[in-house]
Amino acid sequence: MAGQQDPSSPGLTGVLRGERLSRSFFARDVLTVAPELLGATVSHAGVTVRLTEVEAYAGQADPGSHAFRGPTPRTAVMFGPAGHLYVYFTYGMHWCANIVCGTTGAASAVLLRAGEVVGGEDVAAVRREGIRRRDWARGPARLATTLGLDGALTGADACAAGSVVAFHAPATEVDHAAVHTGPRVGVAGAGGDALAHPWRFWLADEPSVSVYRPAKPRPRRTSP
DNA sequence: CAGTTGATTCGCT
DNA sequence: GCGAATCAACTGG
Repeated sequence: MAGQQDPSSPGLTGVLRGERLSRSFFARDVLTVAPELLGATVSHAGVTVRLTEVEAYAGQADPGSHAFRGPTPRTAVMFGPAGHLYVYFTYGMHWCANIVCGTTGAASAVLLRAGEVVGGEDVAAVRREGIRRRDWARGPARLATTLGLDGALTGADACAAGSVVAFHAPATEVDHAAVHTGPRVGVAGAGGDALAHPWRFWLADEPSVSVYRPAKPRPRRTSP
């Protein structure tokens, strides 16, 4: 078990403001990394997003994780070293981006669920034309689209020098009281005690974070 | 404003 | 074949 973190300890552990996040930052327990990513920024293709909502996935211990059933060609990158992107395609049209965390083989990752654009707004405005600014990175697929992240970025090393994608620590201190956490809802395979963990983290009072609608069972189309 | 539904491809069984 | 870590459009009040 990884060491517990003092809940009264605000913000990042041993990371300076605005500093680029290193591989060792991501190579810790995913539940430690996830809340520390709130307020941090992700930059790619001319746009920078400040993260306001993330969700942790704990590899093979987590029935909700793509890594639950072991490595597959798609999830192989999750089983690799921390600091690499795992970008998957879902619902036939959307890309969602994760950053791999923990030790090699742990297959844990943090899904980037929502954020606000804090840089490259002109680029984002073109890329997300017709979409309200508040919604540019509201939701994992919209966040990925606004950042220009897609399957081609899977495996990209966000910690390498000169990488096209980079994470940076919060420029300003994050109020610990603003960090909210809650259990995941609507996850297939729910029921295990491990799922009682608070996997989701978000910043309160952020316009880019809406009340997350739990996945509803799709009403089966009624046959006549 | 809130609730509901269709869209559309991939990965795994 | 089926379900999915979703979004955007459309409906009615």
